[in-house]
Amino acid sequence: MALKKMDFQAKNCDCPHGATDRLLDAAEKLFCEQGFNGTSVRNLTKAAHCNIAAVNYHFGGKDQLYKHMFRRHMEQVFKQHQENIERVMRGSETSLERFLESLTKISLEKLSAADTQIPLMKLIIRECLNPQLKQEVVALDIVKDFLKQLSACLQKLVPGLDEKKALMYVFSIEGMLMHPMLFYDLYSKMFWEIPIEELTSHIVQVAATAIRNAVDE
Amino acid sequence: MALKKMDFQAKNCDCPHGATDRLLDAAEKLFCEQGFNGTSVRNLTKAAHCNIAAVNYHFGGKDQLYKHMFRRHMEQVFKQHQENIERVMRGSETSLERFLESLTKISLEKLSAADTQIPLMKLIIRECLNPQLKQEVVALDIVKDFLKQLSACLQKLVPGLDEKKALMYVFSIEGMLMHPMLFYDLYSKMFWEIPIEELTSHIVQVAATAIRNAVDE
DNA sequence: GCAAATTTCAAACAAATGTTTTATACTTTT
DNA sequence: AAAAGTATAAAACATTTGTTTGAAATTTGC
Repeated sequence: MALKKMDFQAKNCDCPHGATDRLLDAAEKLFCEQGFNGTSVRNLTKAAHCNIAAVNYHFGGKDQLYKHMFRRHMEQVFKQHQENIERVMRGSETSLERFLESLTKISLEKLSAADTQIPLMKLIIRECLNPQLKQEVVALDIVKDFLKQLSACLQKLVPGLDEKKALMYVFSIEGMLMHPMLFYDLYSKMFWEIPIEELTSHIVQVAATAIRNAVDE
Repeated sequence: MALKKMDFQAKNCDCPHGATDRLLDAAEKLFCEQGFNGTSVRNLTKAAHCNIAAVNYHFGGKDQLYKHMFRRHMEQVFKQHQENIERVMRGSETSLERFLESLTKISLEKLSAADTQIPLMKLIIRECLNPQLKQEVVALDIVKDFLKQLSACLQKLVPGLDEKKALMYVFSIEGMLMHPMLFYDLYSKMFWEIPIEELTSHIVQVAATAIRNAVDE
């Protein structure tokens, strides 16, 4: 009887270019282009140059591959955010404006390059908006930690900002940042292409003046 | 030979409670709950109490029913927005703050009620984020007109605001409004439930002070 | 009240899907 | 080098899918 890899341990293979990684790469590409239902196991395995049974053998099913793909990507993206935040907060001349600018820049600069991160982010959001979202599909724990950290930074940078207020500003900032990341191309077709730098300074201005103004009064 | 309804005219039936409307109602419910691929024509017709062939007979296919459902809903929602905007702008004591408040209120009050609009909006956004989005699926022309109108209102209310600046503020406001509409339940689970009124005044404050501040200087 | 147009119905169709099976090759361990 | 463990292969399986068919029922127009 042929036992499956999954019967022993999930994804304990650390060979660098095995079928596991090729499948994860193909998953990022195809799931982004065609969604979960639009991507067949046959196309996935063809793109990864392996057999149809490989998905089930290595991951235990199509949905588990989906899950693994998300986590691998999100860990990478939020690690980058983490490092950026720590760098800014460690700096000697740190300020609210500097903080907002670095956060905005690192978020929006992905729009200009032909980046794979934007399509993947769209897919993540699509999953989050799925009413049947299973808790494990998208790694929400990572997002939660990130938002918490943003909130803590705002409180450090702006004395007199309580926890709840800080979180509300984080939500508003996230809204202003996410909106162009999700809809920049749609809006560009509808109206015109706003230069990324202009958009960046705009968002920083809105967030900064609003926060400063609220605390001062 | 049995000719189909679609062979003559698309959806020219104005009988109030025919299979056409029952199917549209069932479509709103099921597509929202389970998405396009997750909803089978069989479940759809069962919920609408009609035969399997009805979808193809009345709409010419599953995807056309999807399209019709979106347009019917979006026309209704944006008509409500339209009327609200006209009411506010016609008033004698109109101001930027009043305008922002009515827009925010009418957007966010849907969060408290067990509204069907929020799930449908989530579905619309999910479609907009679909890289394979066909132009006709979501009625983007309606959205475009709405955004144009918002921009024009801002310019009327705040003299000295040029077209491009106004549109950028519209995008930021839309971002701050859409974010809670899409993620309020997710964030509530992660942290705590922000009272809707608090959220409303917060967004109005952020938008208003930012716009005022930018024009003054 | 009849004929024509329209709508409903059950059954069948054709294609695509995720998964399992069974056998064979490759790698590691002893 | 034999044996156990791991990975890949092609084919088959069992569903499910959207759509079509052709006849029956119903509604409409005169």
